[in-house]
Amino acid sequence: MSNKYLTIYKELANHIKNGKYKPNDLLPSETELMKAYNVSRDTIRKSLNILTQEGYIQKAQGKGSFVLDINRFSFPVSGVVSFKELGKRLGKDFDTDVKILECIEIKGNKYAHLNFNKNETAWKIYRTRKIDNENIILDKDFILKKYVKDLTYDICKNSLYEYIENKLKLKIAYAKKQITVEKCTEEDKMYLDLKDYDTVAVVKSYTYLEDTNIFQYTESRHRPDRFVFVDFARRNPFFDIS
Amino acid sequence: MSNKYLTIYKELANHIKNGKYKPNDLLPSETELMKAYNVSRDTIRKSLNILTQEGYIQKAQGKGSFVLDINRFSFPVSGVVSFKELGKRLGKDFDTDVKILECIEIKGNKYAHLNFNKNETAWKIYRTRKIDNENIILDKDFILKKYVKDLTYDICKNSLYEYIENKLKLKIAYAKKQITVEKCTEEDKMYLDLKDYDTVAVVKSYTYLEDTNIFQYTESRHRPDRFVFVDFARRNPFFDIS
DNA sequence: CAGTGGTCTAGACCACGGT
DNA sequence: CCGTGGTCTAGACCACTGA
Repeated sequence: MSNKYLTIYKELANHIKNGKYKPNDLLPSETELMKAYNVSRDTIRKSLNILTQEGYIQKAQGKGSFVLDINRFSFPVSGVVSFKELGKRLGKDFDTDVKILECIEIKGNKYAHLNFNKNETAWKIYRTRKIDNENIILDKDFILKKYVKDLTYDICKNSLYEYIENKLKLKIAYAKKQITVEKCTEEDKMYLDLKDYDTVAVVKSYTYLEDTNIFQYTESRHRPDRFVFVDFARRNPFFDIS
Repeated sequence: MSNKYLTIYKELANHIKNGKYKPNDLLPSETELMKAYNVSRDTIRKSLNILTQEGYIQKAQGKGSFVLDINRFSFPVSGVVSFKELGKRLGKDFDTDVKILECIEIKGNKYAHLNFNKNETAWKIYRTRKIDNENIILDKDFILKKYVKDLTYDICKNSLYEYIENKLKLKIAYAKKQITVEKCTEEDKMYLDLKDYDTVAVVKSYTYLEDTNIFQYTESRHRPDRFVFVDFARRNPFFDIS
């Protein structure tokens, strides 16, 4: 990636992460950054917009760009993030076990909740995630076979997302997610160390490619006491219409 | 608001909501929109960027901007949203009861989790939310008194956010949220109709003003079976740094 | 008042898709 | 090839802040 604004964004973000710019510091002004990087103001503003959106800074007209305290509590595990990335960010070690890896045919109503079209073939993948020697997450993935021809235990055990994005070069654009709490099922009891919990936290997520076609359905079932979902959100009252 | 790009964004968003542009339709090209609205391309691109970010469209280089199916399941209740807005969007009627409205002093460790500074005074507000005649949500709000001098039962019963933003003109910038599942407390049992559930879904949210000062802490405790959190997220691998 | 960010413009060149 | 969106530039004017 040789984008100027992404390069600048990354550099500034790293400076904030590394403490070169500390919380409540002012970033150099847009004019100063223009000169420092020898680019136009618009390019700087693009970089700053991403920093704003990602929760690194807060701008104030007439004042400047303030650095926010990004570590108040463990930061954005938000967005579409793979399990491996998530583990890396939390600095914890997870162990993945592949329990099921098979192909299914989408017909009848059994798989209606996947939002896939009928008569498609899909991979069905069940994986458990172990922390501190307890199975606390059950991930049920369904991926359309037409996008991912080959799949192995090894790929599933490591990072599916890395394989899909780096090897297959598929471009994931967006995801719709839904978080609920459900009574645990026989499956949950079979695969997870649930202690005495009778509910699980469930994250259902529909993943779409850049061509707007659905590509994957994931259901991530967590033992309640180890479940955390963190989010950074900006308020844009003007985006709410009527 | 007389911003051109916001006006255009809202108009396009409404067209999509009202079905003038349907899922999988192509929006007019940027050049066409420029002419139609008699503005520069940058202005159009700002509008389209918001549409993209909010999940209305998906752009494709060389092709155009495709309209996404925004109603696949009830849409973004994401971001910083007040309970009243939320009810409006879900098209349900909620009843709010104000249970506690008092001032507290922040000292010692009792309120450390609020992230407020010591020796501040804050409003403590407990409200329950009733749907279908059952109390299913307990909202515990803590708001710094220095920002909100006066508060009445009526304001709390209607919309706190509306009062704060429209009347007091306080500008809310962003929030950090955290979703967990917790064992229910005596308070939960006292205020909620929990049936036989022994856990609650908890949304903790720290709200900040444009001056980057914390302003409010909210803890929203939901009976598990009625809890849903919906999110639309774009994947930006390039934003994830090292 | 000077300096900051917020909006808007006009024009350039590139990368990509479909013909 | 042309039309699409993606990046970048240079310059203008405004609104807000703080001295």
